[in-house]
Amino acid sequence: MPELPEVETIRRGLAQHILGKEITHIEVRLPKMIKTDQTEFTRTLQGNAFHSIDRQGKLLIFHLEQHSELALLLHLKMTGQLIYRHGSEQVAGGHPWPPYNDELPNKYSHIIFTFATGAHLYFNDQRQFGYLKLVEQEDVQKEKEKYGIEPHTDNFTRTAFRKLFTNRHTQLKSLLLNQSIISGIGNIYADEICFYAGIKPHRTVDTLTPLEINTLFDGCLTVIGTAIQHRGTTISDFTDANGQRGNYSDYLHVYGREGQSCHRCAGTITKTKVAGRGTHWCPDCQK
DNA sequence: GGCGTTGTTGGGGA
DNA sequence: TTCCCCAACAACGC
Repeated sequence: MPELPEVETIRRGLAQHILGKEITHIEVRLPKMIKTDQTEFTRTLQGNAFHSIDRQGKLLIFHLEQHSELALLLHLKMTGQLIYRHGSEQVAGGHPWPPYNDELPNKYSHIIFTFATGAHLYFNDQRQFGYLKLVEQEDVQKEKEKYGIEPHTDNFTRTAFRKLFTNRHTQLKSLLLNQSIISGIGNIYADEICFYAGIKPHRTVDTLTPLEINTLFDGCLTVIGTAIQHRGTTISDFTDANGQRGNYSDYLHVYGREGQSCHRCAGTITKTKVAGRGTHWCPDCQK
C-alpha cells in the first residue's frame, strides 16, 4: 500500500532516471488505466520528456517539457508499481539493482514507457485500481487544493496541526486517514502514529489533550520521516523505482503484528476494525 | 467461491 | 451548510 513515504521514495528514484529523457513510445496494454482520452494521451507524451516530478500526498504529478500547460497525474492506489529499467544506456558501476519482483514486463505491466535511451518505465498494477490522467495545469491546482496539510512541508506547523482537532468529533484514525485534512497517511502509518503517541486509534478527537495532540504532531513527523529514510514499507507489493523493497517493514511496531508482543510494554498487539479499516494497536499502552 | 484487502467517493443522516 | 459515518467499488489471491 503506497502511502506518502512509499510514493516519495518512488518519486525520488524516478527523478534520478527519467527527467529530460525523450519518450519514444508508450505501450498501452490496459486502456482503462488511462482516465483521459487515450489518443491525446499518447500524442502528447510520445516525443515529449518529463521536466520534473511533484507529489501531493499519494498522488504523483509529472510536469512535461513540451505541452507544459498539461501535466500527468498518477495514482498507485493499493498495488500500483512504477519500475524503471535501464536498457542499452550505460550505468556507472554496472547494473546495481537486482530485480525484487517478477521479470518485466509481467502480466501486471499495463502501461510501458520507452525512452530514447532504450530504458523502460513500467506501470504495474495487480488490482488495476491505479490510474493515469493527463490534465490542464489549473486542474492540477484544483486537485492539490483538495488535500490537507502535509508532513514535512512549510504548512505543517504545530499551530496548524492543533487546529485540525478543533470543532471536530470523529475518531483519531479517521482523521489521520482523511486526505482532505492531512495529506499522505494511509492505514499502516495511521496505526504506527497512534502507537507512537500511545493513543487508541478509536479515541474521539475532542477527548485529546493538548499534550496528546503535541505528541501526535511529533509522531506524524517522526514516523513519516523515518519511513522515508528507510525507503518505505514493503508488506507485499511495494517496490521503489528500482524494484527494491522498502526497509521500514523492519521497524513497524503494530501494523501486521497482531498477536505479537508489544515493543513498549508487556501487552499483546490486537487487531480490530476502526473507521472501517483493519487496525493494529496495543490495548495496554495506548490510552 | 466467499472473504479480506485499502484508497477514495458519494449518499444520506445528523 | 458542514461534518461524519459507512457502503460501495475496484480485482485479485487465498
